[in-house]
Amino acid sequence: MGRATAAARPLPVTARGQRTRQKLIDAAEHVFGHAGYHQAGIAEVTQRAGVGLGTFYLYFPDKHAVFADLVRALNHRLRADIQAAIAKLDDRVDQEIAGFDAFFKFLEHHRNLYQVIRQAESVDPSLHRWHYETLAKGYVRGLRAAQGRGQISPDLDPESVAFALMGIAEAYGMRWVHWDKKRPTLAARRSLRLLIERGLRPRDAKRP
Amino acid sequence: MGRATAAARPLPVTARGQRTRQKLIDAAEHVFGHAGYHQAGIAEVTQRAGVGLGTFYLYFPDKHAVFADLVRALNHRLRADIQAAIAKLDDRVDQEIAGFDAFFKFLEHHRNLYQVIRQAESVDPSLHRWHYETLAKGYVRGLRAAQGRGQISPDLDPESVAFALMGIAEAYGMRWVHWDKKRPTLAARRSLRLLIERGLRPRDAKRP
DNA sequence: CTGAGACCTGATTCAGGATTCAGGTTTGGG
DNA sequence: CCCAAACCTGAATCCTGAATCAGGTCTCAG
Repeated sequence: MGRATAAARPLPVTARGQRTRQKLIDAAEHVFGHAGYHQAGIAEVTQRAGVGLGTFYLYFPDKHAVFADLVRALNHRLRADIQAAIAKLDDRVDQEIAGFDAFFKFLEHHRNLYQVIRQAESVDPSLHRWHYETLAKGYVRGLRAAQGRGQISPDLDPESVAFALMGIAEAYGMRWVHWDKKRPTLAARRSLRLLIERGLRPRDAKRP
Repeated sequence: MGRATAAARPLPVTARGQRTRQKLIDAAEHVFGHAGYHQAGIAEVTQRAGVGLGTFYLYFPDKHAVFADLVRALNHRLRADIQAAIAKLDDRVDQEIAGFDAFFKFLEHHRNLYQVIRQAESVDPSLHRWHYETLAKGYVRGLRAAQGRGQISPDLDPESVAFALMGIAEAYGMRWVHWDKKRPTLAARRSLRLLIERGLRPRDAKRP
């Protein structure tokens, strides 16, 4: 059971309307990211956006709608960042490392905001699941291709590896970025590389 | 910032009181586990416990108090289950595998309830952190000892490995137990073992 | 200039739910 | 049997905060 979707509001027609809508989204991003779904109030959002309380409901049918927009937006930005960080590399293990770094950097810049995605688990389970399935899909594609190129051990199931790596990323993110407010330490990054290198690379492979 | 702790209620003196308190905890466990913190209502808890609404406040200062009790109880049960599953084994990699299985079994039996711990992230961050630090501590101890016995590669940082493994466990739990409502598939478990075996075991080690 | 859209407003409504409290009821030691 | 302590009760209180709506204000095409 996903969630009953309220009727969407028509998009604003004029430039003014578009500006206002954007101000609301930006404000919502800040407020939700800072306080979390249940603690956040629409009043705070409109205040920060510098518009009247009622204005919110011209652009969004209800509180849940902005939340869903935020999750989708974050998902897109995150994937774009990772893609960009990976694009130039041609060894899959290097790509994994770079992908992790991009993820940590993303977390750092959206520290609070990322918690929004976590909250989706209770606010809107199907959205939460969509986020991870979406990430996993791209991951699996990349891993499968790398197996074809002999860069990843062929006896590993791509989906399993994808979820394992996502799990590691989240745990590292929690431990270092979220708790210590810094990128993972050198020791942590070194262990990560060893784990990935030894875990994924075929036994007989040499670095390209 | 943890959270202002409300004054604890004195523990019940008579057997009757103890029974009532327990009924409340059991009911809370069910209701919170099923609906999540914010959706859950005290009224529902007391109804399910078969006591009056006011009775709740004889035993808990507020809603948050039961929640915290639940998280702590789950944490203890989980660690006990894992310890029990691990105790007899003497190879650390075998222990890891067994630990994962124990975790998945726990998730299966406390499907909804485990989400309570996830919710702690927004309800009470310091409690959430305590849960993971507590798990990590035991983990690190075990890994360090195993390194001493030559069962785990000495160039890995124990804390990093601990968080990586916890991350994998959570991701697997989400993907298979939570989404598919079953233990991880054979393929998933096989990949997991390969990852761990190759990632953690020293290069030259042989199975004991 | 002007009027029809398009936009904006925020006091007010209203439902939900945590917490209180002014009395009961039960229990067990004496 | 008696009563003080220990428990129990649930209607009433009180607060919070999402969502509404009756009336403005702005803007630009004609």
